[in-house]
Order: sequence, then structure tokens, then C-alpha cells
Amino acid sequence: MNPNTQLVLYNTISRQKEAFEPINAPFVGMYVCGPTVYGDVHLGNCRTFVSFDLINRYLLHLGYKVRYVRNITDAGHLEGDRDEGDDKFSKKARIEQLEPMEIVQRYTIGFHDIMRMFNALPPSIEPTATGHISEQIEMVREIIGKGYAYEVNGSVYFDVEKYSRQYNYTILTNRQMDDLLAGTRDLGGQDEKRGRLDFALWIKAKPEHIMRWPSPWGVGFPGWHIECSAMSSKYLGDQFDIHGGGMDLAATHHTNEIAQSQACNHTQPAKYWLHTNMLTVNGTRMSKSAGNGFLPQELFTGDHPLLKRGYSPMTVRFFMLQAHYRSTLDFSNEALDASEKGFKRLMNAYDLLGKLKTSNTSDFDIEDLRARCYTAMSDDFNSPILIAELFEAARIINTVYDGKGAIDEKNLSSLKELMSNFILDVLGLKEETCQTDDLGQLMDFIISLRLDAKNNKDYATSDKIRNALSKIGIQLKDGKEGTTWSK
RNA sequence: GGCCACAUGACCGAGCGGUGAGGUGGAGGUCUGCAAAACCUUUUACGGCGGUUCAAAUCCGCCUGUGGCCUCCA
Repeated sequence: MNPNTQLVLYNTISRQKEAFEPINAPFVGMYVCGPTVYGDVHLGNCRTFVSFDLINRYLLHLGYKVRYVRNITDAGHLEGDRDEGDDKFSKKARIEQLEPMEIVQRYTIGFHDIMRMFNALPPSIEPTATGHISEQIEMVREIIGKGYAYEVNGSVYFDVEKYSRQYNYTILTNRQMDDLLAGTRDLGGQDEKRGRLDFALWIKAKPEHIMRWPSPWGVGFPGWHIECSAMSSKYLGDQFDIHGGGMDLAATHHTNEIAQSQACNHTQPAKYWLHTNMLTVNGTRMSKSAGNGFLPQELFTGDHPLLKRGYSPMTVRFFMLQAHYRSTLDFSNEALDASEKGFKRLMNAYDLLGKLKTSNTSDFDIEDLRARCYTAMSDDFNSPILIAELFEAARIINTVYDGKGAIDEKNLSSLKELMSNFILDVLGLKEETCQTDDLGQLMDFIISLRLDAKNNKDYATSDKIRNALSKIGIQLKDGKEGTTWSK
């Protein structure tokens, strides 16, 4: 690693880039809001988790001991406007004739499968909301004890207006309280909330409600935001380094998390708040409600009206990493096509590293390139610039391979380390072609047959072999050193 | 309606006060039996109108357009 680069990251709370200084270096605590597992994760969800995978990987690469906590929301979030209606799990369960926990299990496994395909490292701890009901109840009790929440009819609400007199409720979004109030609808007569901005910490369960737990306020289930506050403080302490999630969570979910933690512990839960931007389709945010989302599986197979064809998981990951995590990224077939070719080019160069011949002199200075890679990543995890630098490395590799440039032992060795560090460890990209030994030997044999034909000037046969292989997705490349192939 | 972002070449995307980021595509060339791949050259853009500055894609103002949040969402 390069100790000379200071990592800076953009903190939503200050709306500027700040030097990253962990509370207890070399330990770093990072909490990321995970998925709600009542349905398949769509590609937009995946983008956030790939972004935080990059952040996690870079922190690890820099030598930090990261405890990465990402929750699974499997309870309690309500649908509808006024905390009415079924919870998502029991509703979905009724549709599919399954137990709520069966739904949770199914989609949790699906989520893990997808994350594995994207080559995302698993978090250190992946707590579930249903597994931490008592912690949530305890936190609600404390908030009531501190005077920032009140019970009505078996439900508990957070008193936002009281809180906002002592703390800056809108610290994350910098909104004015008056504007927030203007944006809310009138409270109906039946509403139990005292203030229109108040939100539920604990909700009384209706008789038909399946997911329910006993509490000091009766049988019910936790509100939307309390799980993250309870679980983050349990595993990372009342104050930790990084809290992350999608930008859509900042205004409501994270704002309320901060309020809960402040009210309970009188501390800001996280030092740095990181928010990833949305994936868009034709300029519009991909979301469940807009119906413009598609599933990773559909993207891989190409089985979707918006898709011309399928793209591999690593192509999609590379596509995501070519944009900065705080920018929106617009999805299109053309953009995926471009990323696919770029990704192959980069990985092809990486493969060539082992075949390079060294010289006594070197036309390239890898040290300088290496420094630029660290500079890019340390500037708020700027993976697009890192990738641009890696393409420069690819050019060097290809030039040397072509015999049009020289590299010495020392620079080649640092080039190998650089490529491996950044492509594999930091960007988390991996080879997708499974070149088994059997296939390799078979290909060697076919290539030797074709070489015989070529030597006999039997180009009809040599082209026939090449065309046939091309049809099954294997490209032959005749070079000075002989013929190579790739899938 | 309120608040907040963003507008970059054929496309995707960095940059955010002063040397053509990069990828894809297009054109030309080198290599090759021909291809492919690779390499070289080329394709020099920053929504509009003002302003600040020796200098602006980059700062400020206005306008236009798009999007996000305000209601579950990564």
C-alpha cells in the first residue's frame, strides 16, 4: 500500500469531502443498510451493495481492520400512508401461501446468491431485525425514558417536534422544519401521532397480523427505523466510523436513525455518512414502484424486454465501477456493450502479464502509475479514474507483449502486483472464463491441427476451424508467438 | 407546490480555475494468407445568456431542461 495518500471521503452530513480518520484506527466500523427481503433484489439495489463492496475492499486493502455490518430487514416495515395495513412479509406470504419466515428465507438466500455472483465480499456481521427484537424494545424504552417518545394505545411514537427543539433534526438533508411540515398531510382524527412528523418506534399488531412480538406496550412489531439504530450500536458501539446506504434513505430513514441515537445516547451514531446514487433507466430511477426495475438474473440471461441480450455478472460489476458511486448511472444496452468490451480488454491484458519477457532497460515507470492509482481511490473512492489508469497499464502490457516496448524485472514485478491488487482485490473483478485443463489441452490440439493446415496453405480448412470455434464463442488470435484463444 | 441535485463529444462516463481522463463506436495505418486481437494516428466536447478573472466545462447570477426527496424503496 501507499502510505502517502490520505483517504478523503464525501460526508453527507457536512456536504464536503473530509479526511478519513477512524475513531479507533486501525479498526473501522461500517454499517450499511441492507435489503428488505420480501422480494428479489433488483439491479438498483445491487449497485449500492457493489459500491459499498468497493469501499470495504479499499479500506481492507489500505490495511484497516473493518467490521462491516449490513442488516437484513425481515420485519416490521409497513406499507401505506398511515402506518396502516399489513406488513410486507405477511402480505407477500398470503399471496404466495407461505409463512412469513419462508419468504424471508427464500429472498435472503436469493440475495446472497446474487451478491456472490457479483463477487461481493460478505459483511462481517449480517444481523436480522427479527433476531434483535429485544434490543429494539430496549432502545425504545430508553427513548421513552429520555422523554423523546410516547405511547398511545400500544404503539410508541418518536416526538420529532420536541427533539427538533434541542437537536438539528434535518442535519443530514439541511431542510427547514417548516418546509418539512408543509410537505406532510393533515393528521386524520384517528391518527395517534401528536405531531405530523412523528414516526413509529413500535406498532401495535392487529389481530390478523402474523409477525408479532410481546413488548411492554403489548403485542406488536418494531417501526421502520429502530432496527438499524439498535443493531448498529450493538455491534459497532454508540459511535462508529461509517454509516452508508442509498441516497433515497437519507431524508427519512437515516434522519430518523440519527434522531433515535441522539435521543437515546446523545451522540451522533456515525462520523461519516456515505450515500450512493441511484441507477436509472432512461433517466428515471429504477424502483419497485416505477416498475422499471429488472432483476440481476434477467440481466445475466437477457430475458427482459429492455434487454437486447445478456451480460455477465462481471461485465455488470465493471459497468457499475466505471461510474462514481455518488453519480447516477444510466443503464442502456449500448453502455453495457461498451463495458463488456472494455472489461475483456482489461482482463486480457492481465492474462498477458505472465507471458511478458523482461529486458535490462525499462521504457515504463510503474511507480508513477501506482501512485496515480492510489490517488484516484483515495479521492472518495474514484473507481472510474482508477480504471482509466488500469487501461494505461493494459496499454503498457500489450506494448511489451507486442515487442514494441521494454520492461525490466523490477517494473514488471511491480506491474504484476499493481494489477493484482487493484483489479482483483480492490475492484473485486475476476476471470469468468473457466479454462479447465481439459479444455486447454483440447484447444492446444485443435490449434496444432489448424497450424498444419495453414502450413499446407490449406486456408479453407484453417478458416473452417476458426469459424466453427467462433460460433461456439471461442476466438482464435494468430500472433507472432503462435495462436492464442479466448472465450 | 417546497427543498435539493445534475446538464460533458455518436454513446457511457471522469474532471470542478490554467497540460486533449478513460472505455465503446467511427475513420486511416502497422501486423496478418485473410481475419481477430494488439499497437499507432485521427474524431478536441462541456445546455443558453450574462458576470468575476490575465485565464472558466470548472466560480457567481438568471433562464431552460432532466432527475431525486417530500409516501415503501438501495
